[in-house]
Amino acid sequence: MTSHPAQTEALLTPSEVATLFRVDPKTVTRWAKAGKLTSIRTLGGHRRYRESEVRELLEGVPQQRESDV
Amino acid sequence: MTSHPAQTEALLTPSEVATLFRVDPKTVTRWAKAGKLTSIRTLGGHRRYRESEVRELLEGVPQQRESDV
DNA sequence: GCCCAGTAGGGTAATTTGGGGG
DNA sequence: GATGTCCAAATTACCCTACTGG
Repeated sequence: MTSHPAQTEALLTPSEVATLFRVDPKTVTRWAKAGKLTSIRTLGGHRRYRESEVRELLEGVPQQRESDV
Repeated sequence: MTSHPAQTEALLTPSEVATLFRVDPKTVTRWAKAGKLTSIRTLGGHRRYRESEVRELLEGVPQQRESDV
């Protein structure tokens, strides 16, 4: 196995995540503040999000039909 | 914008879908609950709908003549 | 250092949700 | 059976100014 975990985790900007969910970038910020979404901070305070996590939340997640709820 | 390759599946809000079908947003919600329409949820619980699916339902899909009903 | 689109922050409207009853 | 409407609570959208990223 690799002993150099240069974790190249793809990151997304707030506006990119917002576009994927069809919401306002500010809304994504609220999700981060609420702990619903993992956020990474730039040294200047801007947030970045893990693409893998976003993808899972979008569709990968256990797709349960409304009719079963 | 950044140059990140975030592929986007266009989504519509409940009111947008409602406008397209000329119905109340609540009715669109019922269609989702009934499994007649695919819905994606925001982390806050609001629904988003696939534009491609809505377009198909609006125009192209197999129809049966009124006279056969 | 300048540019400027994007983001943070805070505050206020507008939507959406869910249930219930017509 | 399928819609539209009323209500309260929750979520999201839009407004502003200041700062960051590339």
